[in-house]
Amino acid sequence: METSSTDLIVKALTKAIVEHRLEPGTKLAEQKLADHHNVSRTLVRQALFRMSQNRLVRMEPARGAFVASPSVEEARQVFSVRRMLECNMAVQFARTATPQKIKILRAHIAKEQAAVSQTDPSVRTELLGNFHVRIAELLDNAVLADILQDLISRCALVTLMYQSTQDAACSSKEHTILVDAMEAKDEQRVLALMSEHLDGVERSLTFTAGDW
Amino acid sequence: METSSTDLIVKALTKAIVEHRLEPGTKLAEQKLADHHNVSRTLVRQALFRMSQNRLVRMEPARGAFVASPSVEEARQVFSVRRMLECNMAVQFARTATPQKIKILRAHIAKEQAAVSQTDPSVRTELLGNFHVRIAELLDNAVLADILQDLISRCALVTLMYQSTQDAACSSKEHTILVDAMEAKDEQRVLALMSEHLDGVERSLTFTAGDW
DNA sequence: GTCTGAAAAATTGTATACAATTTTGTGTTG
DNA sequence: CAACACAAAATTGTATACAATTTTTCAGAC
Repeated sequence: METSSTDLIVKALTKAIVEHRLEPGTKLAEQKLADHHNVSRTLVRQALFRMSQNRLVRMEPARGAFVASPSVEEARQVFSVRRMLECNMAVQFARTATPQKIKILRAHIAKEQAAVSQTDPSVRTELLGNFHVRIAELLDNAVLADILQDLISRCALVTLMYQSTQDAACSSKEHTILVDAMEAKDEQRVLALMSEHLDGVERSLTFTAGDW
Repeated sequence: METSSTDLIVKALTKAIVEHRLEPGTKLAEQKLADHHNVSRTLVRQALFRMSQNRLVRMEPARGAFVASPSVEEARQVFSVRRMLECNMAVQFARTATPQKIKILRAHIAKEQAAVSQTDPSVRTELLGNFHVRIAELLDNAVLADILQDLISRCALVTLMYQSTQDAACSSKEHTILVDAMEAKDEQRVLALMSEHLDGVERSLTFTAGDW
């Protein structure tokens, strides 16, 4: 996997945004970033353009780039799409999963559980999101995995703002139950669980969103 | 709606690719495009990077940009995702659609029918795709609409290569039947029809794909 | 004190220049 | 004549320069 200079900046910025070191609305001045990364503005601009496409960054003409601050309505839409994709995905996975693939998911959940107990919220959020992407990959659907990764990143800063440690633990437990149902190939239950799971994650957001 | 210089290039290139004036695999030399559009390479590069993100263009490090040539496997994945999204979307729409929204869809189909009889395949393909995006917009889900637009564009060049006029006419008729079922709020039938519809479009592709 | 407006500074948008890499063409050799 | 080597040309990657726009600053009026 080749990682260009631009990719490095994208990754660093994404990490900073998702870890909430850069708050929503923060101005992302090009020269400042360029100096910080020891590259020219050219590469920084490329990175910012890329990030504006998957909506982690918002660009205003002639005014520059800002860390995106997705509205509650946008978050709702994102979750709506995730529900559409992931409910189907989960059922498909339950239908076709081999024991080995189940094992891979369980291994992932083990990592989650370890991270949940620790306090670093960025690692936690990343792992919780990756669980969903992993399922798509195990379905051999890279297109789905890409889209899902985008959707999840896109709301990562929101979930990070609002998701407490308690919610995270709960979320990971739900992952376990879900995989149990998948292993049992209980499709109905898988569907219900995934739907509830996403409802839960979304509710934990919109509940506190009134503060905005 | 502000359209920057870069946007214009993206649009022009997208159109050219989707209309199949640029065949898959074609090298997209930066200076050539810059001269043609009377801008500097800077803007062309921005456009190419943007298009490589939604996979209409493939970029190889130090070797340049090429019109993407999606594999049959990739097309299959794209259709898989479309099915997940659109089956849900159609049912949701049927459940919530007002008579006015139904009317808008019917107006769109009327345009399709007019275009189908003409021979220009690019207009035809665009309209047939837009029907699906339109439904997402009428559901007030911009996120879904964006993703769908990407997915549809992404395979537009494939559908264009393989979709005959006959298929297009058939596709538009299926749109009509689908809206009928939506208006009747027959959710089960909507689900079945959308699923079949997408199956049909996909089958018309993979059927002839063996030629590759 | 603060409101206004113009000059100055800073920042973005675009073009160009230069470096690094790849592609092409040519001549040599077996 | 094919294969290789190497120089020349072309192309991409990055940095810098300049133009256009926005933001800031600050003097002056009220």
